[in-house]
Amino acid sequence: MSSFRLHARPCHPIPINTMKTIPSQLEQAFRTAIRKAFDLDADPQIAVTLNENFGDYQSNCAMSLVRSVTEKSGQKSNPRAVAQAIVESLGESPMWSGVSIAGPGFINVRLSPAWLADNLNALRQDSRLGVEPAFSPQKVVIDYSGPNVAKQMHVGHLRSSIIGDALSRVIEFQGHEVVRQNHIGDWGTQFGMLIAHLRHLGQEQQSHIEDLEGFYREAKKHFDDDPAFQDEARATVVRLQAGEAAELALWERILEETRAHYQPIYINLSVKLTRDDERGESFYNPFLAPVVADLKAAGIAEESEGAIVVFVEGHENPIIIEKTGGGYLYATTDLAAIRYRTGTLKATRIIYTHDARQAQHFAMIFATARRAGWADDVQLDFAPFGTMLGEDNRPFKTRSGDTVKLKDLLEEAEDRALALVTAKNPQMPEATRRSVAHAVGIGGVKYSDLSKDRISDYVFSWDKMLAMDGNTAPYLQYVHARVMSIFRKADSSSHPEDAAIEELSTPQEQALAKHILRLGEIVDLVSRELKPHYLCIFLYDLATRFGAFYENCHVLTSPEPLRATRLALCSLTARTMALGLDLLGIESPEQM
RNA sequence: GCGCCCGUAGCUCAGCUGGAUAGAGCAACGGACUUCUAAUCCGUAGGCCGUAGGUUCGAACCCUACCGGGCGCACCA
Repeated sequence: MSSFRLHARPCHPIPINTMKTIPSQLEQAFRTAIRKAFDLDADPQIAVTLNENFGDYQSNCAMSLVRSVTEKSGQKSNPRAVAQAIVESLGESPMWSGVSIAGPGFINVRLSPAWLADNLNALRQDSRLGVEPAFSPQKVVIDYSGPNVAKQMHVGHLRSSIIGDALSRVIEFQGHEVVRQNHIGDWGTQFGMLIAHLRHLGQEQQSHIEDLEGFYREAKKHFDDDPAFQDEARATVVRLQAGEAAELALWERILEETRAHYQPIYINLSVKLTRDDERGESFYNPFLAPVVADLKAAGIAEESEGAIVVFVEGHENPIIIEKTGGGYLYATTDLAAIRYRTGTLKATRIIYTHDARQAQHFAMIFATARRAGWADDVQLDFAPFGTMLGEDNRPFKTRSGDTVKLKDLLEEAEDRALALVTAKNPQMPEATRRSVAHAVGIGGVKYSDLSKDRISDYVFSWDKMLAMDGNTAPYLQYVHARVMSIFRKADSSSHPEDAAIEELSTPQEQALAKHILRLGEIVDLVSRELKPHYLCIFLYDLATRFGAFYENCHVLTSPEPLRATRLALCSLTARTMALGLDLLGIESPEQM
């Protein structure tokens, strides 16, 4: 391996003062202390303390270390003695102002206010706000969204699109090279049907997507009712897949119409998918036959009941990769996609953000790809999410029982947000109200999804997601807007960015400071666990800590240098909030 | 039948690697606007962490069984 490359982008220059997360610094210090005390290499088990009265961080290793210490020394030890020895060899550091032992043997560390202030001042210069760039950047493929061609996007695509997009943003920000892949459903028997039907209608020339969807339904009915049409549809698919120009041209038109429908939705949602990220089912068409042939040659695939299948250990039924009589299935496509992503794209990690119902499918696909040697040294992650439910706890549908179209849902979100903004700020110019409503409405929809652990089903509620209280996008955005308002009111001569932090004298300032310094830790956690809700919890916590600060520490009326310190804290809070929200794909308006 | 996921306050949800007294918001009740945005804040009340065993110094978290709910299991994707 040659020297590692820093994937620095112009917008996020590598800071001079790269900061390690607090837990990793403490871990290093404690590990050294444990080695010094007992000549043992052990995990110090650093954690954030639950109760602030104990301290800020704690090491929980003393209890579990007793056994090894007793064994090594031959003398019976106890957790408090172990903790005592660790604390003694730990010594002093500018990082903490106190280390104490409590309960059975918890070692509590209280961070020093001066050290916190120094680190915050370093953060002021750091556009990454303490998020360390990845030391060895990976190439990470993220497979998400995946709408179907010739159909409108509906709520079924929402979770994949926004969770996948948030994960992409977070991992990209860490400095990994992210390759977004939109595996659209653009190939298959339904297109023969649709093309043949459009011909019947003489609709080769003009088709708007909303009509297309109607045509799709008609085509399906036609297909089911008319055996002659079935033959025609099948023949059309064969011609399409063989690359006949006329069929391809019409198929391309259908694709374009569909893009014209979903691209504005991505833009509206701030989902960073473009046409360049599109690698639909059709893309893998040329690779399907080799996938089957190679799996057969490797003795992994076999014939069963007329089809070509792969049996996977621990699963009763096989995956079918070639139908009886020929024809490939989505398992074949997914295998071809893995092969392309590892072989051609050189991914070292592939993340699939899809519905939890696909768990078994992906488990089998992953197992097969590994067996075939197509994913050696590649981390394959399935990041499943649950179903979106209505407030009646049943799958989210319109009143008449239809699937909710994404376009309608997002329009309603903006309408509702506009009503709220207008009620609160009727004097605000309409353009501003609309822009705020967009941020709040779309942000609300996204945040309410992202803020819950993705694995569970989640209940969609307009009132909850647009509420100003609690863990919602509007509340976080409001905190940001309040800070910006302080800056507007502040003297024009004082730029908050220039203000240095002198001393953190109040508990609220210190609590806020400690929290701001945790962003890097949280970003790592989100990337590792693929769970954006950790970032949401962090931001909500940031908001509540800012709330306490705002109530107790008046900024503008404070004397210098306190005023400057508080302005700097405000600035860091706003920047952390805006960056955090941006990593979730949510806007932070200046005012609301 | 086999397999996967979920079960925490009336409701919606957190609980990071197993760590100290299980936390928020809503709803209920009681307070705070001459104030940097009250779209806010403070307080009170609310728990058999589905049940029963087990592992551990320590379990909401790990293991086993059971109960309840959701989902998936051969040629759709």
